[in-house]
Amino acid sequence: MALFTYTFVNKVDRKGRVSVPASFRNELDRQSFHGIAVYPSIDGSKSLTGCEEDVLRQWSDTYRADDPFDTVSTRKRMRLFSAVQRLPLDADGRVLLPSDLLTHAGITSHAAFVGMGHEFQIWDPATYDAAKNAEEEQSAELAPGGDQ
Amino acid sequence: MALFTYTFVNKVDRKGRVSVPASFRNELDRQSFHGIAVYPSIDGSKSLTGCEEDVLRQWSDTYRADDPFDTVSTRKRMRLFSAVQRLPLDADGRVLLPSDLLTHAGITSHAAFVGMGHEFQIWDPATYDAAKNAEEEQSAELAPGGDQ
DNA sequence: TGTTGTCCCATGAAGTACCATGCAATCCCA
DNA sequence: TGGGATTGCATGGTACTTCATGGGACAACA
Repeated sequence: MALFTYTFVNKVDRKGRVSVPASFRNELDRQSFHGIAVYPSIDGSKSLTGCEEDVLRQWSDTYRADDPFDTVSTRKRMRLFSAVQRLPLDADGRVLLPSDLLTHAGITSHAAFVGMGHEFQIWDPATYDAAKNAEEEQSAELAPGGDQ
Repeated sequence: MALFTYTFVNKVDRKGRVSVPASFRNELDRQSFHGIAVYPSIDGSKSLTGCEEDVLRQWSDTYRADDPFDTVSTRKRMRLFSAVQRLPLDADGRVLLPSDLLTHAGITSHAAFVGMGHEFQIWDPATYDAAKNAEEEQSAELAPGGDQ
């Protein structure tokens, strides 16, 4: 199973192409589909989430066991799968990010690939920094005397 | 499971390369990936923490079972994996420390590898000495009559 | 025929592999 | 037990490969 770590910022060129970080690509080549699956992050952030196709298959299998009358499960599946795009890698390890995804994440000139374990996220670098800072402040508030 | 002990100070060369102490490397050879995983220490100190890659994989496997709609799990994964860099060892047992990690720890010419049991830390030697002294003073306060 | 996406090649920079040196600890044999 | 030989390790440099990035050619499509 792929393991994505670290954060890489790559440039988006005039055509909308971005290099997927080499270390991410190395994690991908074990699978059959030569590319990544990308969709707007479900946590509501202005970011995209990417993963191997296999991860989606696994989730799909999990949901299959659910009661067909379970409306929550149905809505989750719609939310999760309806916007997933499979992006093939070109010979140089780049993907072409479709404009709707670029717009969703507010990505223009650069894209930050953020390792999240079995999946990764793609952010506009400035948006990412802001989100990270907000997150840290929140953590600090939760543990005001926090020595550990 | 690896056991890292003792403290070694090695030189960082012009390219940012450092020899991982031989005794640490011996602890690593049992695992599949020939390298180490390094990230800014979570305790907030100006240091890096290193461990075996297998530890990361275990964490990742644990999180993979979580519901993709679980935002707490997602935030934890970002916090944990986004800053972890996996560094392969070269044939001579060295790693190339990325510049952002060097900056975080204030490492310039030398790096102190500090054994911490199942993981280790990497410090700038001067910063480490200062932190250790401060720590000892604090310990003395905590245990005024302290023989242990 | 213009537009959009795919493929292929060129380039500079960064990362990696490989080889050489010198020091220090260890081993071995007399 | 002493001294030479050998090995392991940290360190330095160089050559080669990989990677990110840019641009142009070609095909598909409207």
